[in-house]
Amino acid sequence: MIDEKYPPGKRKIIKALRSLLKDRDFNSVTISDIAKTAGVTEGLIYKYFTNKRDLLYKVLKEHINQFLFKVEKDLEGSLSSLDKLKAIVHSSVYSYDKHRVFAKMLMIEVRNSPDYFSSEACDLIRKHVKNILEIIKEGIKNREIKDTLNPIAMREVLLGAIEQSCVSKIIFNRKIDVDEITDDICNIIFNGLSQN
Amino acid sequence: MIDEKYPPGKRKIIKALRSLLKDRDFNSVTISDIAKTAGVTEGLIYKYFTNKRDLLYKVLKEHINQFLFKVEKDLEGSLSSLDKLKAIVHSSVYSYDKHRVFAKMLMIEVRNSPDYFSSEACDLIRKHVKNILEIIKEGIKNREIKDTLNPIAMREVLLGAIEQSCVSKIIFNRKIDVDEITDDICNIIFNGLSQN
Amino acid sequence: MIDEKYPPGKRKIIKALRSLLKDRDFNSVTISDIAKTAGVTEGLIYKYFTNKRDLLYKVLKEHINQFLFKVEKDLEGSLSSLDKLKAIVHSSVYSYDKHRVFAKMLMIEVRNSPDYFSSEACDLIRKHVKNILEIIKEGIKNREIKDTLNPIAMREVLLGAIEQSCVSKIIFNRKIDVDEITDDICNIIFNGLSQN
Amino acid sequence: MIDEKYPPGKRKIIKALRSLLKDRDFNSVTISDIAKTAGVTEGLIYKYFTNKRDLLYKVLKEHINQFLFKVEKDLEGSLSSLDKLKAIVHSSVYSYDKHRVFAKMLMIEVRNSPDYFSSEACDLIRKHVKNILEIIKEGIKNREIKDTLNPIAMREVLLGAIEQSCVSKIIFNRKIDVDEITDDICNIIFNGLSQN
DNA sequence: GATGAATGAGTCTTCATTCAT
DNA sequence: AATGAATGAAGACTCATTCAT
Repeated sequence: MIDEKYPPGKRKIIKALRSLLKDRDFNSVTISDIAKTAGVTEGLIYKYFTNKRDLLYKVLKEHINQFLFKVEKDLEGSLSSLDKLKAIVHSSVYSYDKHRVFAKMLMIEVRNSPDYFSSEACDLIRKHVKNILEIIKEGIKNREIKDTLNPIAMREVLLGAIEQSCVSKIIFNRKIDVDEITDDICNIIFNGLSQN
Repeated sequence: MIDEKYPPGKRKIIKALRSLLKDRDFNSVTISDIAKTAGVTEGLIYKYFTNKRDLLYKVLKEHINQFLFKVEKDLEGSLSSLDKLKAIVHSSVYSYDKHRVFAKMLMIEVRNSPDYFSSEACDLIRKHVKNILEIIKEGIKNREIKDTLNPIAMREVLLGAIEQSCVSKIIFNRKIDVDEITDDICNIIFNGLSQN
Repeated sequence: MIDEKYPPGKRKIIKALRSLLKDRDFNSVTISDIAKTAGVTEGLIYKYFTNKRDLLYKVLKEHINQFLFKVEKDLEGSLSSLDKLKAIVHSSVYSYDKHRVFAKMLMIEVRNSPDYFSSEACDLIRKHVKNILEIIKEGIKNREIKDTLNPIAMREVLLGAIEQSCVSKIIFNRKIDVDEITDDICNIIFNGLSQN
Repeated sequence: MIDEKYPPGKRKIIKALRSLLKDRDFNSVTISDIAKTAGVTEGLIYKYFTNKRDLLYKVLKEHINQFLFKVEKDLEGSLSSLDKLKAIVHSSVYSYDKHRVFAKMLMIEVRNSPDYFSSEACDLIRKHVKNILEIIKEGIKNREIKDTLNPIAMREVLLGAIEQSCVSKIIFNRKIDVDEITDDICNIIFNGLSQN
């Protein structure tokens, strides 16, 4: 999971941050905590990362990379556009559930700090989000998706639904039923909640 | 807007915090900043508020109260359930747009801190959210809304859509077209995006 | 000596820094040292001074002010220009000897840091130096001083002589014979060392 | 300029420090900076130099050696004592101007640190300064220079004048007119500034 | 001759908060 | 109702230096 060519110290640091974020939010984790947990000196952290946030974003980036890799694989095969969207919802919810540490980071930690938006982690997310838009547009071409709706708005609704369905479960450490949530979200958004 | 029976010092403090939050996030605003902006001493802040977060939540609560009051009014009259939901979407987006400081607080600041969830501000939000659920259930009874879908999931999709449609505009200070966003969200969620 | 309207904490801090600089150079003195010596907390230092160097320059400025005040008094009365210059040499050497802490600051600590040159302390020194130039020009008008020499160069020689005559004594804590040094400097610079 | 029998790494380190000191003071230059600029690892610096200051003094010593070698050559030939002094002034000012990095070191960096005074670089300077005193004494014997003045004081005035005439130009990177400064200094010190 | 991983001690600075007046 | 002096504890970051390979 952690790049194997990294020197042991660097690996330990990354692992330590991940582990600490399981129970605490990033701000409350100190460099000293990370160093102690990793079993290295504080100085070493600054050898490998330019500052505390840089460490966060690097860790985040690695995770997102793996997530996107998985999404890509899930989208292989000749799925319909709606199936693709559903696959993305499923992957996202699954990933939020399985990697709650990262879910917390992405949904909570990161929004606060302007520098996130110029990080590589954010770049990856943007790419992902752009990709979703492409799938929607493709679906419109296919006539799977209505051409009377704003594609960007559709994407926002989808992403918002995913996040909102998970966020409180993440915050309060409650169970997430991935399949159920996926079905619910897609049923609602694909078919609408209006009785006719 | 600020309770008029408050002593001048208290009023100045509340006004100062609001003003500071326009450009900066809560954590980066210091008590000293607030005092300076308000033109009072730091000590006075602790006369009126038990601590920094308390000040934030009190300010927040006042705002939410006003928001809920407005929503309540918008829901008066015999609207259909879907119209009520649409009214809520509209009020929410309108409020996020008009009171960006508070939008930022609710969407960004607040999630970080566990003590928010036991604040009066949060209680109000919970009441609001519960209310939305009631409207959905009522719509199901009415046969306006499908009874095959999970009402809670519907609410999450709705709330997520609202938030996601506004959050980046709030963060990057971009224009929000309230009517357009409201229509887009409701069209999508009420009728679904599937061409079917 | 320290402004009496200052709050006790501020006074203690200033006194502490002065005392510490007797034996150690500014860089080796830590904020923690100053706080301990002053019997206050480190935080208080930052209430009164924006940073460590600011404290240094403020302390320095106060001293220079007093020095200039004394020089001004020494120059009162209708002295010849050369007598005025000699008075300045004497005052300077006397001050370096008596206030070795400040001598060290001015001759050693301060040159290193660019921000000194935009400090009020430096402004005062500049005023003083400008004043010396005026005296020289006045002497030229009087026919006390040759008009064939560059006034600025004369000032540099004078100032350099003073400093060079004291610096090693300050660094190595050796005795300074104020009158002898004053006489030597003035004899040499006023009359030249050339046997005609 | 750098000893050619040095291994390439050592040469690169020395060159790097010299280059870095052009714009920054020694304290602000880190070992890491030097290593990066030199294109070597930090460890290598400690192969060749026992510590950071040792590196500085070694670099300095080399330079002083070259300076003294040049001075020695300038003093060859049967000059009068005053001519010799003037030659030294000229060489010094010329050297300060041409090698501003070293000028900065000698006038600014070095005074701060007690260990300089036990360095070989300092030994060389002392030898030079002693030599100036010899020339003055010789001049007194010759009847070129007054025997009523303190020879050490004369030396201090001379050295102080040189330094003071250059220091601000070095700090603020301003032009130095070597010949003019030399003439000014010598005119003033040799003949005095007093009219009559 | 040179690398690169790691150390460890230190330092400035920040800030919410208290309390006597 | 408000001031202003002072606290105290924590936290990010820096950097010269070492050493096995």
